[in-house]
Amino acid sequence: MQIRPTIVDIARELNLHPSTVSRALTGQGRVGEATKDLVFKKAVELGYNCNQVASSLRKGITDTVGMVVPLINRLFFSNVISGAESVLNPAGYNLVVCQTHDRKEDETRVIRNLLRNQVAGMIVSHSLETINPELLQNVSSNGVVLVQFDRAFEDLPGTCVVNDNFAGAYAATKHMIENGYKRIGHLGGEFTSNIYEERLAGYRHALEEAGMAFDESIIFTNSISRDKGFYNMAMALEKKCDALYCAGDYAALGVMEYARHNNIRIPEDFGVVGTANETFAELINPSLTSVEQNARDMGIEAAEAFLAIREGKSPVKRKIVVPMKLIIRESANRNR
Amino acid sequence: MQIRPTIVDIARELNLHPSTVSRALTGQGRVGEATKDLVFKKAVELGYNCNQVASSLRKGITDTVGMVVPLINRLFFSNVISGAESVLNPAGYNLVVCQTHDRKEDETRVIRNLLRNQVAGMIVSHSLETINPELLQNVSSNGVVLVQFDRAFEDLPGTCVVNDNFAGAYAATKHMIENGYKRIGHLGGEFTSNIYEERLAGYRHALEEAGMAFDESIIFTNSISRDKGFYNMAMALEKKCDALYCAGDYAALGVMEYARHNNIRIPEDFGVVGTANETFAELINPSLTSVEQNARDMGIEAAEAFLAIREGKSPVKRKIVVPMKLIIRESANRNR
DNA sequence: GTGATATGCGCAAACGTTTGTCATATCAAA
DNA sequence: TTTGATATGACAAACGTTTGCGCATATCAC
Repeated sequence: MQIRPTIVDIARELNLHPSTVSRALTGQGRVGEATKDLVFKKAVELGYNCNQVASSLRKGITDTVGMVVPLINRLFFSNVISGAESVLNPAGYNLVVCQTHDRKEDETRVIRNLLRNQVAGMIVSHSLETINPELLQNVSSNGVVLVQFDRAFEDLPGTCVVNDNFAGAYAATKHMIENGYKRIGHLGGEFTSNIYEERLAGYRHALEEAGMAFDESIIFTNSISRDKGFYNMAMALEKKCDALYCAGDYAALGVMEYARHNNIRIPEDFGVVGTANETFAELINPSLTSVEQNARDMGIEAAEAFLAIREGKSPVKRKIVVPMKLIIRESANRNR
Repeated sequence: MQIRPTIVDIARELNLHPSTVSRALTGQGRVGEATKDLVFKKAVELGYNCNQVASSLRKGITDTVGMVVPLINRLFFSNVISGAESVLNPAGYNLVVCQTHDRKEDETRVIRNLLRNQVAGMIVSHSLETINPELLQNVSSNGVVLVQFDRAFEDLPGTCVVNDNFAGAYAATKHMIENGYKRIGHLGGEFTSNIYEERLAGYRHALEEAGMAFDESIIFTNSISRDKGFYNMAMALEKKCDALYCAGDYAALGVMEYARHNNIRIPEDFGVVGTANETFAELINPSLTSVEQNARDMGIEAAEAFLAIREGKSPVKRKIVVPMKLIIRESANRNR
């Protein structure tokens, strides 16, 4: 187990004081050009690598950002993580990724752990179970930058990055109206989440704008899984629906499966639009029109918000709305 | 910006020495039960949270593991990350995730960064560009545990976790043989990677075992993308193939698209099997038979290997082979 | 040549924890 | 009463870096 060289070693070999070596390497403070060169040469010669832990302790802050998500391997979140990483890593920050498995208990544990590790900031999407994240109430007062995304509590301190769910759902519903569907139902999620509330509102707005009735009886909540989609497609047909806007692609997939099993043609007889633009949306047949979440952009926005706050270039409290984009494919397109 | 309490604060309030408080909180060393209680009470009262940075500096090692992958948001890798996290986080370790974008330059940068941060270990899958990861040659001698997975260099120190690519490809090819396909081609990857070499070998073994000719002219390397699959399907048909084993699902997807465009029935006229079992494999029509990589298991195995090495319970040098599983669906199944 | 300013670098303290050693107290055995 | 063992907790050094302070020396304007 060889020992790694420190600035003290460099200083000793050059008959300098460690502080001078530190100043030379970091570029903070006054050091002669000549000695700076000497230090750099010696650092390379010894294979010196700065000890970030010591540096962080002294500076009282690390170059680490905690990322808290329900599940790393859900496409949406892995896209957000990837986007955030691609901004933060080149900026000199490390991303510590933690998953909550949608459990409040885990969320509390990982957040406490991140605080112990003196992270410079946290980028958080809350677990489904979380109703009141009390731990986060005073992180800002400890100098930890908080950025929430997707599932966000707007009354917490810090910045939020959210999708324009209202506009996305509105565009999807409008697209179906324009394609001549007359009775459009909705498969939504649970209303404990701001996201699904907003999607319902966007859907409703599109209907009302077109002078179409908003009918509670064809709103199916808690219905974003594949099997719920399958089941509720049957229910929707009983209620004479000829289209469904789904708040998730897996629900839309269930809808399409039911249609295939019952020889209902999509999009001719029935229209369906999903949300999230999962990988499979373009691969299935017919391809699924879906509202893209721009997950990667959300990660990039969240990371940039963190950086801006850290550098004092941005107000701490802010709401960033990432647009959603309707990706038009076949599943609700019968205009031609 | 309120200041966080330290063990010194606790010590002062209780007229104890910081070292006693430390011992009480960590449970290392002898402390009276009575004072231990006092310390815990006071710690809660002040809202004390251990400063891991200081602790790490003193102990010379952190509780952080670096994870280096080409792309976080590729399903395979996000599954591995998720598996590793679910083992490491409960064990008290943090996972720092870095992506290399398949560039050697980025790989070098993130690894150096991890070393600066005194990580306890690294779990690495190399970038496509990496031929010789010299940086990793002596990490072990610095006490950093190295675990490689998937794309691994076996001559490096440390443990490797790899798929049984040979067996997976063998099973896939055998499945096609059993379904009566007579001239089975192969869409593979680049041979700079051990993975694709092994898959080709497994494919070849199945053929030869069945007394079928191995024909170089129907081996298409560097062909794991969707469009390469599409293109090489045309080539394979010219060479009178009636089936293809693809080293990636996206290539298989391209194959199926070409078939649909040219009214070739799958699996009746042509068989295809992919590798990776991407999400879409079961969702497309016909569904795609594919070799499952067990990515999550690989992450779990890698994390457990790290833990075992850290605790000295396992030899540093070891090779762990994770089985692959053939998921039989429709795309090469014409026995009934 | 004088005083003012700038430059280069050493000194020492500090960040918050851990840990080896040492002092004191307690208690049992001799 | 002495001796030795055991338990408790104090003390101080250490991890490697950063940074305010101050002291020389160099540079400059007048």
